[in-house]
Amino acid sequence: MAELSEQQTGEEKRRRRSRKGETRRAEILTAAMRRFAEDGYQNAAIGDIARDVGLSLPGLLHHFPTKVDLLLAILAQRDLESADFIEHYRSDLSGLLKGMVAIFRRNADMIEVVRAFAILNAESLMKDHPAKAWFLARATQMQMDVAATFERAIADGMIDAKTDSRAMAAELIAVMDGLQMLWLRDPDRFDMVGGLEAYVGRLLASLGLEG
Amino acid sequence: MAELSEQQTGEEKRRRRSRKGETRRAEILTAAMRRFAEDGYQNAAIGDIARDVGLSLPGLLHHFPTKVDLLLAILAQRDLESADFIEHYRSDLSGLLKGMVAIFRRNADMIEVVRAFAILNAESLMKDHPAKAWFLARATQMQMDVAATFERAIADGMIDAKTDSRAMAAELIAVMDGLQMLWLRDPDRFDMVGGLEAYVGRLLASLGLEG
DNA sequence: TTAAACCTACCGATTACTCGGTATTTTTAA
DNA sequence: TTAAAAATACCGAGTAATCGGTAGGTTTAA
Repeated sequence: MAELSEQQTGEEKRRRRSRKGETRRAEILTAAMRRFAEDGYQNAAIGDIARDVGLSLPGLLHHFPTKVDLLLAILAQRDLESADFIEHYRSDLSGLLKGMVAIFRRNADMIEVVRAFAILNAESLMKDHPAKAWFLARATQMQMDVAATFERAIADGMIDAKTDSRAMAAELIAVMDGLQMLWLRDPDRFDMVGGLEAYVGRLLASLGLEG
Repeated sequence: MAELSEQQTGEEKRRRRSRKGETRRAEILTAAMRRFAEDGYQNAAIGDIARDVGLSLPGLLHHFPTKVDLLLAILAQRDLESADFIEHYRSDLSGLLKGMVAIFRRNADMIEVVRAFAILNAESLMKDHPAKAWFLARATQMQMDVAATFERAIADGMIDAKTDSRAMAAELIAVMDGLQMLWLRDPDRFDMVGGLEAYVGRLLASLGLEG
């Protein structure tokens, strides 16, 4: 699907040994997230990121040979992290909806990460942005997963069979993205968790799932 | 509210005469929109915009002395355009909701403009972005306007008095923003107008306004 | 005639990235 | 256990390209 930058292509890359460099790489990734949250990907200077972790620019480039590699490393890490959450909340529809609220609650304490990904998300709409494919794949996958959960609820006779699963999935994702943007714009005054709870509450009620 | 860069500060700027330069400035603004839609504001090069309209870089800078001036001119133009629409659809709640669908229908034919503003919107979350104040003011104003319409519907006895106007306003705006992002990511496969119609339809029904 | 429109030539700052090396660890083998 | 071997971790000093903006002038049009 997406380009692989330096992964193994089939046979084990016997190179890449682990060392204290692993901790350095982790430091770099979190520093990069912070910078991307402030300046976006295109505008952030990897030289600044290097200085943030007490490294020279070539020192950072030793770990991530190009700026794009650094970005892709962040996205790959996100893939790993979200894999847990996704799997955990895919059971039933009302579980998924409540899981989304839980995610929001957690996100409310990680504003920098959330902002970084929100900016990256919009940036990836640009012409030849290196994260374009990743964000498209992520959006598509998300919609399919959520829609599948709606479908399962229909199959189990939990909700009306006339429900448009794909539309409902898209709408849920849209609400989440939109609420997150409003919150990022004005974190102190806007309650995105409450906003999502209200939406989910009315949705559950209208689906007849309120217990 | 927002910073003024070169507007009149009270007395009429007696300078600034109109000429064929006006058409040039209009050309520049649309060219800039196209570039911002492709590369964002920070990453777009005003030299490219200049070439797009057959001008040298200093030629463009004659009309807009700095890159920020160019951005603010676009935002000011947007203010003028949206003023019409806002006023036109502020009557009653169901009129407003249907007006939103109409706006979406129109936006579906202006993908470049929509993308430019979506990217600008996210970019303006960055640290010292020159459009930060404008987008915050716009978001706040929008929420207040929509919430006021809900309030009026309550006062007129059209909808339940327990309705949380501000929350409903935020949710509507969130849905619109979110659907627009999904559409921008995949314009051929995602139907944002249909998505908004579905949401508005269910909202009207649940408010008891369906006629 | 006079201001606006526009150009060529240039500048200083920034940026991602390279080169050629040294220092630091870890692996390996005697 | 230890010391050579090898890979990794880093750095100082560039470099080529890009970009926003300026200086100072000529052309165009009201």
